[in-house]
Amino acid sequence: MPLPRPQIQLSVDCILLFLDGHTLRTLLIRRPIPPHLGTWALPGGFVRPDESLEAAAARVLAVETGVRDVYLEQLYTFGDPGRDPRGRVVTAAYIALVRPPAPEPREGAWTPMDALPDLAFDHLTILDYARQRLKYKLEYSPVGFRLLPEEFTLKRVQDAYEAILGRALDKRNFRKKLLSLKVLKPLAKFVREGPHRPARLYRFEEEKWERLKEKGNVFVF
Amino acid sequence: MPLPRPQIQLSVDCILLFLDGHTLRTLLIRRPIPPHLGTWALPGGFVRPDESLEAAAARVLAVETGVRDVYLEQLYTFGDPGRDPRGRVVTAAYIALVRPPAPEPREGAWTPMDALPDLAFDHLTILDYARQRLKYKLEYSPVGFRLLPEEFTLKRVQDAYEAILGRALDKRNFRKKLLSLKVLKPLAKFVREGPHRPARLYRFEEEKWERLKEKGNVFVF
DNA sequence: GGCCTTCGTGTACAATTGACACCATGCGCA
DNA sequence: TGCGCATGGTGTCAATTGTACACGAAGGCC
Repeated sequence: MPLPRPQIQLSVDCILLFLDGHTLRTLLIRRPIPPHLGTWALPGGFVRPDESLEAAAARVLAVETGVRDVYLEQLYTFGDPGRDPRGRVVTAAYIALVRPPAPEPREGAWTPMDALPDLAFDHLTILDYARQRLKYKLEYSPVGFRLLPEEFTLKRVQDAYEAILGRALDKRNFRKKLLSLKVLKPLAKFVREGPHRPARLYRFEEEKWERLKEKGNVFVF
Repeated sequence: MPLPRPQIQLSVDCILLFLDGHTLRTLLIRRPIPPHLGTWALPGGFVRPDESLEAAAARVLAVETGVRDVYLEQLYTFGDPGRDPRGRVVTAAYIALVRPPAPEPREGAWTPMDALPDLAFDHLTILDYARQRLKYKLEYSPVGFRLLPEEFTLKRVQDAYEAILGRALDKRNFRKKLLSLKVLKPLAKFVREGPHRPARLYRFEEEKWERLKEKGNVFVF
């Protein structure tokens, strides 16, 4: 029995996130074609018949923004009829996390998540959903480190957590807990970032995290 | 600019779960058509151009199993090329939770989650993913109650948690914590379920849970 | 009435969370 | 060169939460 003729278009949309100090920013582009020509939108595109969804997301990012080698994670699939005026388009949304320094986008703008403009389609809904997911996920997984450079200070980690959770955390308690997880390797390197004492650099150790995970432990802030 | 011609089929698959004492069971059906004719599989079907994904899942359940009015939640979208030998089929998987008494399925069998047979396509992967999701979700949301009748004893709640988490919980601690959340209303009703003291019935109160959630509290067992 | 089974409850200790303040270090400037 | 300024880095105590653990109560059955 052959497949029926497809009648639904499948696309991917990418929420590309970047942490700029205490500000979480996402890359928006202006729609180059109708509908919503000129409106801000998430980078996205149709899935090709021979590529996986994740590959499609990676391709879209590379083509539309020039960004490569990012962490990708499926967020949710939005498929209400009517979300695209052209016809039935179902979209798989992917979260993509990039480390500083922020790649200069081929086009579009890094837009603060808390000052979003009018967006095409249901992209505002998608962004809200992404923010929620990231917030929850921070509590039991080390996604935060995917937004930091390979080597970072504890302050930067705290900045990341505060930006995503949207609230201030106590410095001493934060460090105590973070270090007690034993997933960070202190380096013999320091950075000067102003007229004050330099801060130690750390590195996140993936395999230590894996071991923790097997024992069922989780982050909780 | 018109839409390109669709080249990808979109389907939904349903993980219908039911709690049978300490056993979590899912409804599997034998594939009535090739490929994998006669092999056990999740109930599923193609999405129609005019229905939402969730509506498609509900329809598939109603038609293939006769089950209606269930809790539905999108699990994940599986879209690797090659997952269906007929061509490119991307499937949105939905978890569906039903309360006892177990509906008698129009076809298929309630199969224990820990004794799954060979399955068509990537349906084993999908079921593993579902089990994981349910386990995590139990920790911060009241999904467990969606597997129980409207009125239930504390023992039944504990059974549900133990079945899903796969480990025994201490009765006194479990009850203490559950009741401290103040989301259960004790009823002036008791059930006799054997030659022993009857147990009190409780009811889950959705709006009390909503209030808790706003304050940021979560279940953790 | 005695036995069996599950119901329902409290305490004590350990671990974790959360509040809170001060000295250290290095830069810049007078 | 020394003083001021800014951030780095650390510990203690109280409150809360988690965890281990045992026994009388209620009702059916024989």
